[in-house]
Amino acid sequence: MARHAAEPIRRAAIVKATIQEVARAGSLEVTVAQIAGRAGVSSALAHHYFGSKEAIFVAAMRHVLTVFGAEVRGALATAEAPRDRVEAIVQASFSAASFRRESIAAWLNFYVLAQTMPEARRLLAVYHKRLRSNLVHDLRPLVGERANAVSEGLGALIDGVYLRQALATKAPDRKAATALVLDYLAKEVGE
Amino acid sequence: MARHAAEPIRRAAIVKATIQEVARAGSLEVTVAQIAGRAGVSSALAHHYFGSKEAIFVAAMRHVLTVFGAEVRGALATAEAPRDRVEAIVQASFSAASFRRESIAAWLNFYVLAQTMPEARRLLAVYHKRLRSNLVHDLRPLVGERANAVSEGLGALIDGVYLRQALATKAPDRKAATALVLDYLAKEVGE
DNA sequence: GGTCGTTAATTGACTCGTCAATCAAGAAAC
DNA sequence: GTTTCTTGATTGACGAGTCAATTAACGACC
Repeated sequence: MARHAAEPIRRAAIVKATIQEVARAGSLEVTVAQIAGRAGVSSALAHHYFGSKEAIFVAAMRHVLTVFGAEVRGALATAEAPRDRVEAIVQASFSAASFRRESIAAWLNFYVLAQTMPEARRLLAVYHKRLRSNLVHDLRPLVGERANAVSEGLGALIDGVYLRQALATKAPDRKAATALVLDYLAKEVGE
Repeated sequence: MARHAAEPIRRAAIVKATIQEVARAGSLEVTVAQIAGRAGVSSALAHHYFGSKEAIFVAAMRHVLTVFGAEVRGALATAEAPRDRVEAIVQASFSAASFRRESIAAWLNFYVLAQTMPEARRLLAVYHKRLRSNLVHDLRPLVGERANAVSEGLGALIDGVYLRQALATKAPDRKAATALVLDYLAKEVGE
């Protein structure tokens, strides 16, 4: 059992279990024992690898944001024209990997976590900054000086759609979400 | 001290203290003792009047939504034309009473609460329904069959602006928030 | 290819603090 | 003297974090 390359496997399992457990509970009020149990290990092991419950949450949050970041980067890789690139970012925001029940519920709770934990706030700030920077860069050729305002609007709209989905009982509809945001974009760049 | 009309006063004080305390903590992880302490009463009294911690949260949430609802109703009272009415709703959404640090922080946490408490979910659903109904009614003459889609977008955008404000370090800027949403509206109704 | 010390993995049991909820009893109004 | 208001004290549960002890892989050396 006690293999040598266990650490990365355990860490990954615990991170995954954390996201699932937070989504299941709908809040951060999950015990380390619950997380560890779902990951198939003891709570002591979770503490051994992460040191604290907070650290477990941060790792889970980092994972969610990493997946999201990779999704965006991937989508941008093949897009050339500014308009295509902005659309790619929006599409990536609602990618199957990120816009799923689990991630959305976890994501909402990470916003709450950011209210208290500086490290969580920092992570979220990085995500915002990157998204904003990407959007502004490609919006500039499309809407000129309004790039800042439009990127602000797009960012808020994406977050808002996520938030509402967190409350919805229906399964997330990527198509509808994407269409809603792209419609806004179309209106802003003048059809 | 032990006056007869104490109940409503105590209840109101506890509700107010709850909102402040949730905003201060940035989460729902506040103890009944903290809330009661801020309200100037014992934790036993808080339990006496509300029965449980959950009930205290629900009362606080109801209060926030009531204030918001009153604000919208007030704004609509003087607006006649559809376009004016929609703008009034947006303005009311960012009214000084609702779009303040305290309420925003509490509001975010109530979204989390709604993930677990059916009653909280119900309250939030009522708010969504009312807002949506108001918006659709006045958007119909402006955008026809797109009324549903536009009201969806406006609602999500408002929520998104709230969410981002919850993370911001700067004080809420009602003007900027309103302008952002009204710009979206203007684009949708064709300037 | 077998013995053996070293190191990593893993856990059960425990500690210590915290907190929601209860209750019995005191103080003030009416 | 009854009703309402109010609290200090207590209970009972729960949960984060610690620790000492166990198990199993690994490599080295003969």
